[in-house]
Amino acid sequence: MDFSAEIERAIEEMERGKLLSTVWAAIDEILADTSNPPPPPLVPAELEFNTHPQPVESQTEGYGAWIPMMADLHMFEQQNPLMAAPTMYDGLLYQGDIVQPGHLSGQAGVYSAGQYLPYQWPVADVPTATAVSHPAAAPQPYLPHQWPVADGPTATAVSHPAAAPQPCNIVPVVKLSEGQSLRWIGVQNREMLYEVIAKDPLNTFNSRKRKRETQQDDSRPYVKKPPNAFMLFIKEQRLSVEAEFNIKGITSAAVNRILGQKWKSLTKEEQAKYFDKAKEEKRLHAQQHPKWTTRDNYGKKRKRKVKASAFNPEEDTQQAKKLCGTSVQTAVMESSSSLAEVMESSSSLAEVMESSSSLVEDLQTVLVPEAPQTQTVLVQLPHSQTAVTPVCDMRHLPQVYKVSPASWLDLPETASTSLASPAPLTVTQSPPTQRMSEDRCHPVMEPLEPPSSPHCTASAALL
DNA sequence: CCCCCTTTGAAGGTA
DNA sequence: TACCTTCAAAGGGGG
Repeated sequence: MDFSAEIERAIEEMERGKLLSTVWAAIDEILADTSNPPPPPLVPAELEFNTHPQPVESQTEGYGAWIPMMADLHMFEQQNPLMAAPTMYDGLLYQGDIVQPGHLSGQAGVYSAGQYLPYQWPVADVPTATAVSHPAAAPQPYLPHQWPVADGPTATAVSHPAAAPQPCNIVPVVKLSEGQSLRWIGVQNREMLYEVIAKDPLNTFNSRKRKRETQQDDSRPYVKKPPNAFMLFIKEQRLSVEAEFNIKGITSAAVNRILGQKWKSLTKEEQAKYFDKAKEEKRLHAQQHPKWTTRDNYGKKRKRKVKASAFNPEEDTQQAKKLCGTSVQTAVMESSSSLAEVMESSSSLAEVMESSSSLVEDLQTVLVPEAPQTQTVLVQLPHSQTAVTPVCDMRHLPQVYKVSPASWLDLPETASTSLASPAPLTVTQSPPTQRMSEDRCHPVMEPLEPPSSPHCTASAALL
């Protein structure tokens, strides 16, 4: 775009204030198309303003910057006669139709569109309060004037000492804090006046910038989240689990259920290896993508539907059949082996019943999702050489089966293959109290298919 | 073709 | 602060 032609035309046709607006609009447009804009020329480049605030070597790391604030107004006036005759108002001089300070202090960033340079100076890591400084009369040493800046989005910092124009080698500075920027607001007593603008989410310029960034987001390559410890564990263990269970076409979901159980069975020390690895991955990720946050990926992946947890016996049974060998079985196995221990160690029937009731409660917690009043849970017991005989039957407690302790030893082998036999017995159970994660394996209303392995001959069901 | 499933942990948002 | 939502991996299943 030929901005000089536009400016020339504007000079001829427009009034002074309009010219200024046009120039600002042009610069605005240029910057809007610049993904990484240059430091802000607070006046148009064509006007050859002597010493715009420019970034200089920062005294801090990163974005921090000391910004000189100086203008040789004589030169400014000579080269820009139209702009060199500002209006006097309330002790301040203003260019064009610039907003009054009273407005500024209340609403930073509400200037007429295009009049001000939409640029946010990247500054950071400055712990102290912002100070806007202006020089005393030359050639006296520069004495910074501390100007209080409000802790909010509307900070305005303007100083107006009655000082003569300063030679260029005396450079007052202002150090901006993170999120703050400078905005030229006019001229007073031959000094350029700047406003310090703090963070302002409603700032039109910020909004525009955010919009630009959003647009850029879409074109930027997708950066994935760094994996957490569990993800690293899954990645490492998946193949071995698939090999271990040796089930053709076992789903990743099923494998993940097993790995979830495995993960929880690891000791802190064993898990620590993966946490350390995840920490390192995260560090490298932050190094490679310093500006990336998890938020960047939000909505990029289809939102997962939260499945209703309505109790559906048929569907649940099918689901349970599919999941045989995963969490149902894992939970049952754990419960079964615990029950075996109880039976082995208990000296009386009462003791067995008491211990087993808590076991079943635990099992319910694992298997039963959100709380229908009655649920059926299939309990698969491992193979027993001896006959299975119910030894008690009472309300609110599970059926307890007497099983030869020796028969509990072959648990690992039956883990992926044992299935229940028909004709389960039932007792009443209180609904579980613990909320389940979504779509956990539902309870089973009917016996599973006949055993595919001779290992399993015993089953019990709890209602 | 693309989402779902399934797990745990991390991060960001909301009340 | 507690709770909720989303996304990391994986690959078969299904619409």
